[in-house]
Amino acid sequence: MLTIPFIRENRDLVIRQLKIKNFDAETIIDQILKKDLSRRNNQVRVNELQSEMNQASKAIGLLFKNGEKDQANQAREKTSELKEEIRALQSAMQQASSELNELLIQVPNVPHASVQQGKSESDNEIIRKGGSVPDLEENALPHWELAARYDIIDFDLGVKLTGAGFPLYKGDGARFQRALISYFLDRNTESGYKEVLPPLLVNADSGFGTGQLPDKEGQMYHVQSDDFYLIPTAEVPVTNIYRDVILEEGDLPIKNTAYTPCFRREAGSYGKDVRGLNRVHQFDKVEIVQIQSQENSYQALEEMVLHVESLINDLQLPYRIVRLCGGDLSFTSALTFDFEVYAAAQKKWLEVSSVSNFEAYQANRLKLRYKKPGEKKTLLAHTLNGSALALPRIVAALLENNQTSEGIRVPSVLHKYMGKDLIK
RNA sequence: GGAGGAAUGGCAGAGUGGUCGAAUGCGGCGGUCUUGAAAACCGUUGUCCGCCUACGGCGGACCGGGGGUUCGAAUCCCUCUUCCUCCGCCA
Repeated sequence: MLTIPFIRENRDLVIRQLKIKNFDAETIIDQILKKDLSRRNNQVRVNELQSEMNQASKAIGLLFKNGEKDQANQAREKTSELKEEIRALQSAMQQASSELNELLIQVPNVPHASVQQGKSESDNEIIRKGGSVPDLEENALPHWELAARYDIIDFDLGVKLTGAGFPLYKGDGARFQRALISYFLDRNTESGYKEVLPPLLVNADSGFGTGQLPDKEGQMYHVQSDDFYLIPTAEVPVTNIYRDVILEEGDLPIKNTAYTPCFRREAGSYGKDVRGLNRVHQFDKVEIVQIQSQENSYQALEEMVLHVESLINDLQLPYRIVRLCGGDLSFTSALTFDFEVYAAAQKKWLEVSSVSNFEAYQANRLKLRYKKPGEKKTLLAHTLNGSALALPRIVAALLENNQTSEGIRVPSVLHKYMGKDLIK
């Protein structure tokens, strides 16, 4: 969430910039400022009374020590009124600050200056294209049919075991998953990311820290008996490693990468682009996460974009990079670049990565801060993450684009992981 | 799952109702000494909120989380969480 001092000092800017996200912030921002002011006034009063009370208590202690019992008891009676007053004010203050918090978490992150106004993904700006679309035969098959032909992904068995959207990978299909995961992890660690393997279930605090809770509660699977959430992305556990942490500036940047399965309920998206691997409830993804200083976060974002681009290039997939418009930008993000690859049989662009800078928005929720050398003041860190990469749609595009009459060509960078160059 | 014990500052570890934000040691930072370094010695060392014409002063909160008792709680009570020991079960 945004910090109160930031809102206080940048009221107009916040309202103006949030219009780009199609969010009318004026009313809520003014409510926040009003509540903040009254909370502060209240606190001044409470602090005064507490100070008075502390002094009185000290005096009473001294009287008892000196054996002046009567005087002490007299003084004690006098404090009861003060005590009542403090109690009342404190509970009012608690109420106010929880109301303030309630309002604050409803305000999305302010978009970066480069983000354009727009309603939906159709307004996203294509900033770069690469690779070349293969010349497929007229009767080229979509990946779900290829999956059946080579018996490498079984959607029906997934339905039997769990339900729709939980594919079962078999044989070379399973091996292919493992190959991609290993390849991505190796490339990421070569680029300075440290590999971590986090828990797949997280608590509510973690869900809140990265912004999935409370607004996107319905997107996650919830284990009610223990109040855990299945992670929708490795971003959640990997970023929450640094919840309530104060780093030294010299520790930055922190770069982590993690492979995890991801679980998404995708409620309400039935019937829309859900064939095959296009949209599933459980999928594998390798994520990269950076913790950066305020000055360097946009440079880091650029670096992450180039890194993801190089992965896609090496898989020889046709791709495009888009800058999300205000309407398509997530609640917590300031700037996001999506990567889409072209699945040539479906003739569709499929999103395979989303690289974002959250600036201090998550860090404020996480209480993730850092200190410059020799300075006492703490600063909120900037958090960034991106998929490098999400597997299902990469697999979909590779199967479709690389189909030949002999079988499916395995990209050369994966040969050593697959132990073969053709799936047949 | 059953029975006990514990949770204090970056770490170790005192403190069981009254100047305790918290002894002491280690670490960190600054300094003296030294050609330099080490040792020794001296000083310093948390976070958050707020107020004040402020590169400083003051007030408040924080001793695992939450709640309670009390004029006053790190210290007492309740509850949750985590860790350790023993028993049971188990990949």
